[in-house]
Amino acid sequence: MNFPLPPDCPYYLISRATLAVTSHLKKGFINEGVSTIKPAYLGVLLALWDEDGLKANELGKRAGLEPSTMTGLLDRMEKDALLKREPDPHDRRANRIVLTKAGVDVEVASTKVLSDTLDKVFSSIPKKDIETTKNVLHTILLNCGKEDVK
Amino acid sequence: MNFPLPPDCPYYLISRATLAVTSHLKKGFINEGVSTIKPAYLGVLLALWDEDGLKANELGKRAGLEPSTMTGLLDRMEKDALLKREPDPHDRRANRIVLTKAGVDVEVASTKVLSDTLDKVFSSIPKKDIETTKNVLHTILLNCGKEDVK
DNA sequence: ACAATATATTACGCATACGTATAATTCGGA
DNA sequence: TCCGAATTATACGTATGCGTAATATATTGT
Repeated sequence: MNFPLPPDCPYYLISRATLAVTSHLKKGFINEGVSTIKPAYLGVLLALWDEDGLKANELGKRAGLEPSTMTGLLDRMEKDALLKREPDPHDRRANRIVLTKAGVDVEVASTKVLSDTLDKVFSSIPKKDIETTKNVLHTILLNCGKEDVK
Repeated sequence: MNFPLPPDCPYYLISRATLAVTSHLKKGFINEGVSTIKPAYLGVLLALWDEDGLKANELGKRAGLEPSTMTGLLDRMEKDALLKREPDPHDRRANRIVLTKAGVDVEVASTKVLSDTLDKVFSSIPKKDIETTKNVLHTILLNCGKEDVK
């Protein structure tokens, strides 16, 4: 196969697209007055809004992040008063990650920014093409050994 | 529109896919004995192999990076002895970025790693679907205001 | 009960990229 | 020619993520 250089190389394109959407999202949070929320927080917040009190470990799996990445991420989110680490009563190695009131309260605004941003970013793209793209991305992840075979 | 959560959200998928390919590429360089080459170096190297002596500025455009990003990237590449900054004789603000012998010599091995990696990562994906994906990504970039309208 | 393993986190250093602010020049128009 | 605007780079601080190594606990097989 022949993979064209930067402007048309699929690897270049997914890299740029990722950064572009992330940057757009970040501006969205700032513009909507929830500037404490950073794009990277979303994976954790979405998981905790769904089920509070998960372990760092489990959060990492849901957000697709390595355990070592979780430490710093949770540090920042804790510093931003969105969550707290509480000792797990049944496992002294682990913490339960619990949302603070601020972490709970920010859900509505944050999810609005997220969905508005994605709506805009993916607008004018046929649903069928988005499905194709998702399949392609799943395959890429599989080919990189980064996705569980279902 | 409704954008499903992490495992099936297109934004989550492009982020993960980008990281996965980058990580795969990095391992490729290490396994092939060109461990000085980092994935981020490729945009710069591809441009310089094509046309040596470009300005940091121009390199940034070709690689899709901000000028402020170029400084650190070129610092690292210079430290790794892949290139040198030489003063531009016609513009005292600018440098010309020139490959060292090492920077030239590493072309064959690096491009092999790149194409082998991309071949593998994109294998088993219909060409037509890759085209669709590329179009989707171009549109995303357009929607983020990050791509020139041609 | 114990040693060997496995798990949950953290600590660190490295790699990438941005945005903002600055310094040094160059350039274009009055 | 001279001044304000544009251009070229850099310096910094911030945000993300990874991999490796270390620490503290749990679990398991014998």
